[in-house]
Amino acid sequence: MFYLYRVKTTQNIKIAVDAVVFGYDTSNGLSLLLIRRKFDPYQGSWALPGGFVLDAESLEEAVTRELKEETGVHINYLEQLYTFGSPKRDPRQRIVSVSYFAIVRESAHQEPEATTDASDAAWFNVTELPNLAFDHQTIVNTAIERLRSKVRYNPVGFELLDTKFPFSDLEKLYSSLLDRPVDRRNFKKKIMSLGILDELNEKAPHKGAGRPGRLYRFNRKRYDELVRDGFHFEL
Amino acid sequence: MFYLYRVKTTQNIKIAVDAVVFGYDTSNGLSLLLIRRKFDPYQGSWALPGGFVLDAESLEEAVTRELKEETGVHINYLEQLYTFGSPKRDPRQRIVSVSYFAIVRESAHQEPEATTDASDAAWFNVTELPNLAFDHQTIVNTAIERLRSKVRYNPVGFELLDTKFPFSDLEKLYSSLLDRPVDRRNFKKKIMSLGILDELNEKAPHKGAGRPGRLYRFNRKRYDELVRDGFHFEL
DNA sequence: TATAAATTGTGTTTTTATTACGCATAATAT
DNA sequence: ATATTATGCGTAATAAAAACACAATTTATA
Repeated sequence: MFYLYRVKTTQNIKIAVDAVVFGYDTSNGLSLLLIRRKFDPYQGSWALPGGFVLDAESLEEAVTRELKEETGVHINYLEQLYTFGSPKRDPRQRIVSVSYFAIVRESAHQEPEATTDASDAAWFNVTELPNLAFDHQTIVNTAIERLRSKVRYNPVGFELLDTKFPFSDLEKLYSSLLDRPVDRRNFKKKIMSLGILDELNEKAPHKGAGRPGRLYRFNRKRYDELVRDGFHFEL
Repeated sequence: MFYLYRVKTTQNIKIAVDAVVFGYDTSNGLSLLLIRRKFDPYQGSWALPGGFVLDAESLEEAVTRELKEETGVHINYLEQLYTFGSPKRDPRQRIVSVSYFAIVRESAHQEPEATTDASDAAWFNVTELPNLAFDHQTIVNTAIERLRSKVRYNPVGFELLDTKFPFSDLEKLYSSLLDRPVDRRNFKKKIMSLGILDELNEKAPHKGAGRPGRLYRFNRKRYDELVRDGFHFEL
């Protein structure tokens, strides 16, 4: 391919992408998908999945490609998080990393495959993370903060749950992410008043004792319509 | 300098930074600092100030350096906005741009200097922007959206005003950014109840008719203390 | 198979926050 | 002087959030 003009810089910086992939289940809480590094530096350490951006692909394409190559998981949510570019964040050379925030739904929370690029990939509870390579702990902290603040005004929380869920699961999710007790009755009143959940004529499969709850589903179409008309919520 | 390990990629991507610099004054509203491009591509077009990142500087250092070189203005607020990386956003070659969001306070809203890097630099009202080079209009839109949503829960709005301001200026700022009428009395009650403004024993200099208002000042120290204790607000 | 334990479903009252609105005060403009 | 413009302060009506109690449905177990 030909370019009309030359870019006049002798810059020696590489650009990479990294993904903070969240999973969630009601009993174990929030978890994170990590890979074990096969090569130096930080060989054997756990790290975020990611890698270098190819010349012809977009940043989003780079993240999804790397995730597929390194972990094989299917993500259902992706957004850009922050770009980390301190000159010394990689010991090899200057690497600027565009980090992404991703979610794998509870039902799709299958075991990750180990592939050629990473010697191992596994889920870790966010409260029990191992030491991470590079500045990846900082990236993870930024992502957790983003998730915690974003669920308060955006339905991103529904991406963590199965498409059909009993109300108590939603309540536990918010109680855990907001890190405060949630009154079941007031919470349900508030959420239902938003008009973005469909009440299904199905009951949750029994798990242990107690009355099984009715199932609900997030109605994204309805949500998007409301947003177009200026709707927004705060929890 | 020596590196222990080689980075195995033949990536041909350059990394740049761009800044969306906001100014504001009560009579003219929100304005934006643009530069006129001296070289192709888009020679003569207006564009965001910015440029390539040097190997040894951080991204923030790159932005402030470029702003100084190209416009000479002194900014009092800077935060990362978003990273734009579509393969075709620059006709010369692949360039990933980390964009920043910056503010120049009303009092420091001096005329920008034209310098060597840019043939011209000027303030434009956000409602009367010229055609912009590259994907800079998209970046500007993202920044305006960020500003509009952020003033609702963050004191970033005070960065736009002079350090001492009459309450009516704050009211006009919010009314303009939130794009809705604001009841003077309720707005003042709400803001004062937050406890983050100091009421000064000074009156605003007279501008035209009407009773001059008392001056107020944002107390950042107090705000930071409150935030440490879990404080947050919504307007 | 009766009873305890666990969990969901629904409603009312109290408290707090928001919105709507009126009138006096202090300055400039004519 | 008097009209005009803008600030300062307060109260009533309305809406939202928080606090709180008991019935219904299921599994566990005595």
